[in-house]
Amino acid sequence: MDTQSSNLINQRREKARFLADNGVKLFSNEFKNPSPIADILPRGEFLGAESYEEDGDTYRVAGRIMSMRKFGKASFFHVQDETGRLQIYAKQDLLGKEEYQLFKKWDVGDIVGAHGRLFKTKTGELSLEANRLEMITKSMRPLPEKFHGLTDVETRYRQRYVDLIVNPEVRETFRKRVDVIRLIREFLSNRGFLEVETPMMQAIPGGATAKPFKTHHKALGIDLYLRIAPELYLKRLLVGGFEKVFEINRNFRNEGLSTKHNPEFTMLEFYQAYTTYQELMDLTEEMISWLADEVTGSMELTYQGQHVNLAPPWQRYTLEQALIEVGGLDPAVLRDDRAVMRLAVEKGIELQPDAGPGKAKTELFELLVEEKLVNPTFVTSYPTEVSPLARCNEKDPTVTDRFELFITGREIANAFSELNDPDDQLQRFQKQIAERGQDEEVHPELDHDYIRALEYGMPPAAGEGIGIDRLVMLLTDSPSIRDVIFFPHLKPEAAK
RNA sequence: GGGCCGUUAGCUCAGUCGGUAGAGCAGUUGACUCUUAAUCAAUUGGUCCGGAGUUCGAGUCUCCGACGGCCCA
Repeated sequence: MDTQSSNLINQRREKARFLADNGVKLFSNEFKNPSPIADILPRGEFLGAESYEEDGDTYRVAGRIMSMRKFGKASFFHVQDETGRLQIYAKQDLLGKEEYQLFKKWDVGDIVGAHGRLFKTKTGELSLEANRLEMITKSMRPLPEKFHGLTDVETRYRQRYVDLIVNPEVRETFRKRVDVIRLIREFLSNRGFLEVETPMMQAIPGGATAKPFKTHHKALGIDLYLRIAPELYLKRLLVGGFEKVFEINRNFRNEGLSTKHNPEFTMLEFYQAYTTYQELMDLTEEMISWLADEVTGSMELTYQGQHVNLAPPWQRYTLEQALIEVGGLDPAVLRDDRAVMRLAVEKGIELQPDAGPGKAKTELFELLVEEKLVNPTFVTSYPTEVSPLARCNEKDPTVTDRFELFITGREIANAFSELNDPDDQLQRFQKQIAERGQDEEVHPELDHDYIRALEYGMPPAAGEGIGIDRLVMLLTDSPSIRDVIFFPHLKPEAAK
């Protein structure tokens, strides 16, 4: 594949040696304060073709050579910095014969600096006419081809640095990711939420059901787990008196990889005291529609060919309404626990022996409804059976005060009014452990300290988690989670 | 975990019925002082993902394996 002895690399190393032998610094650290190219480009607006900028200011730019067109005694090349691309015109008249001949050893991929005046070519492209050129960093490896670029997805993920150099839309996607996270911080901070950090390494991994990664702390002599969720720690902070908190950070789940799953992924969780899941629906609607508008310039977008309208208000269904209205289920079946279970089995859903009608309804929802929820839809009233940390509904304790948000058929957010009765919480933990006791991989262990915290009293609160990667996928029209994570996990490259 | 598809030059890709490996771009050499997928001429470059097998002969067929993609669980 790509070995050290590659011909092209050897050729570049020879050229580099030639340059070094002629006094060129290959890895100079002397070029300071280049002008961002994006600041220079607007100066072209007032220039006519084939004319020079009148005041004749000298500009200094630095960046990577992305294309090169050499002639005998003059050349054009494009330099790319973080902000844009500018064409440089290099001619022997201005540089001197010796400099120009050395310049002809430069390659696409080299990082270089140029000083000179701005002018417009006869085809109208703003360019910098170099009266000085400097090698800044010699590149020893060839970049992918200029026309087709780099498309091999495996190489794009494994060598993201190359992907970022040659594919501008990839840079754009990651800029949007940065924007999303910055804007969420801004949105929540403006509403009085405090950004906090809680343990990534936990003795008892809680707050979700997933297989954790295990590690070991030598000095303490204990096993620790990378967190699968920050939830239980954030709620401890509510006990401690912080009334609005959020955390944006990584969670880790030791499960399969797919276009929607990376072993480490970024999650926003936020909690607000004296609030219910109802108010969080309003907040979520406001936050995500605003985010979309800020990041993409519109509340309407296209995701993988599907039109999505994020403008509020959003559809709200209870789980049962969704099953009836979107899934086409007979309301009579939903009123009869045994009929629901029978229907689930008929649809090919495998239910554990101890599973109840709540589990069956949730599974039927995933099967029949989820993928049809393209425009944002809140689904509420999840069965208590599948919601071990949520508060029961006052009128109907078989369901919880909880919602999930779906957009383009995918779960984007999960929220509920928090359970704060320590005895109820203890019972639900115990039930959960009894059910999952056989499965060592999910490591069910009772978090007694969390119960103790609740015994001190946690104010009524609502909390929500939003998967940032999936949200960024939506806002950047990215088909795979790997397109929104700089360095997604892959199996190691085969050894040479 | 299962099914299907892919892996050939630095990159993007061809490769027929099993008959000694191809193109474009990049690179090298030469020409060329307004090009922009520059042009013209010449030219270098291969662990055909790895291993085993069938065969006189394998990039091509068979089996095993690696990695990736898509779909399913």
